[in-house]
Amino acid sequence: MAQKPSIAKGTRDFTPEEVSKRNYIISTIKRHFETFGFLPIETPSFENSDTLMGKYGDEGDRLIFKILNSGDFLSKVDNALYEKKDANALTSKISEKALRYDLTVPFARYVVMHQNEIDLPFKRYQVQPVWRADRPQKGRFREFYQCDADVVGSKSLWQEVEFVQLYDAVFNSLKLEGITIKMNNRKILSGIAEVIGAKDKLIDFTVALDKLDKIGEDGVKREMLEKGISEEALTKVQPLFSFTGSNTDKLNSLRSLLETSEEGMKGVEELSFIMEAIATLGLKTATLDLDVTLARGLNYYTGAIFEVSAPSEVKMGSIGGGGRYDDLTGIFGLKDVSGVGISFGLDRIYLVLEELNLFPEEVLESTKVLFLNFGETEALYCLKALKKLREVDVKSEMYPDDAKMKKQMNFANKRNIPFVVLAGSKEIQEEKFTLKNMKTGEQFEVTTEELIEKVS
RNA sequence: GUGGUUGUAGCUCAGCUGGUUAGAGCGCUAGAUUGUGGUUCUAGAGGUCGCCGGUUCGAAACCGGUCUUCCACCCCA
Repeated sequence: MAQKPSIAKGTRDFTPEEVSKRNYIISTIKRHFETFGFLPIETPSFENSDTLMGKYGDEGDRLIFKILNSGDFLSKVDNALYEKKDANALTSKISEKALRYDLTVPFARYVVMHQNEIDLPFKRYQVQPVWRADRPQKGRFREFYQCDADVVGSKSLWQEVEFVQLYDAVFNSLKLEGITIKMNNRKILSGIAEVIGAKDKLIDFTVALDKLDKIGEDGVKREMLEKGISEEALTKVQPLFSFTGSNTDKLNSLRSLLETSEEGMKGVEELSFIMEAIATLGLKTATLDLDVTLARGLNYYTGAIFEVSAPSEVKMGSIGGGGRYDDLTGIFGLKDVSGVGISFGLDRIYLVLEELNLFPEEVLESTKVLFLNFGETEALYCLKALKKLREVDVKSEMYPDDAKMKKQMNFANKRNIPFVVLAGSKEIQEEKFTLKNMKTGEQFEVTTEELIEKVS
């Protein structure tokens, strides 16, 4: 019985046009990754569950797609466990594999497994889909691409400086103006928590602080109180709510706020180093902004935190993010390997470029020359010229059927093909072709050599 | 995972407090036009009203469930 086809929630088909546009973004990003010295790797789309589980917090575990074991997997489950109907307890018994949730944890696994063949510092990039069992919204899918560049094995802050430049270079190439690279440092957040006497509530504190632009000062304070942060602490943290001025001003304010915290001061100095370097080097189109409320990101960030926000006129969450994690490979048994990296959210960048109409017209050009088909002998005559055009890399094709001219012309129009070649008995006799420019309507009689010259 | 929202032709949407054969624009197909597309004119095709069930003499419309879309949380690219 025929069934109405559908695709899973949060997934999409891509049309030829969409694929072309996506490839444009991907190739731009990859090009810059390579000019910055990153090398490509790929990892499997699914991993052993224990590689992924527990690496993203409880929330993350919930969002990981689990893959059912093969075979008669329920027969191995003991009855008592089955009767309890506890999904969490059952999951580990019936599922041993899970879909990749991000590219960073698989990369950490990769580094540990390949440690003997890797020369540190190792700079890798990776462009692959990831999956999350999330509830979809605009710009939020259950299958989407991440484009990551990370460095492991170097604690140098020059890496952070380079990542800021990398973000700037990519978005400049994409002609996306007005983006903001927001930076913060985990040590600063930790220092603030320490200074206000809420060190044990660091996560609650930062999660609440992160919502400042969304729920406002009162909202943040309310949430902090609910999480058990004292009134006294809130008073100390007050300067953060009116944190304005240049990056230098902000750094100075932080210095006085964090005087008593060794860790906090270290964070300030790190950020200060990066900010100064960038101020000297300059950025093409991006703005670098110190944002103390930036806490987004996974629990394992230990130093720099990056987030890129789209131009303010576009309503879109972050289009990129990243940070430094001093000991990510530690969970897989390799200690003291520092990593820092950034990610580009392909699907969201696509939506932003689409909304701002920033895709270049050339992206949509596919076939450049279409030979019209007037019958068997004419077609064979065209195929000879077609062969030569293809030898010089001109994207060209012949209409396969001897259809009405209007239909063939219409086809060229709809496919956005700029040149059409007509060759009937008259042209064949003169050993020529009629070349028509579909934009201007002009047409010329040309030889094969002239044809190649005009369209290539 | 919680609360809400959306679904009618390929696309964008009308369709009144339930009432005959569910409409428009664009697109599509054919013709006007036998070697010239975009403009114009004419005609035509195309719909299980997301799906399942219920209420009713009668449901695209009301109710329940489900799927999907988008939104707010949560979290995040």
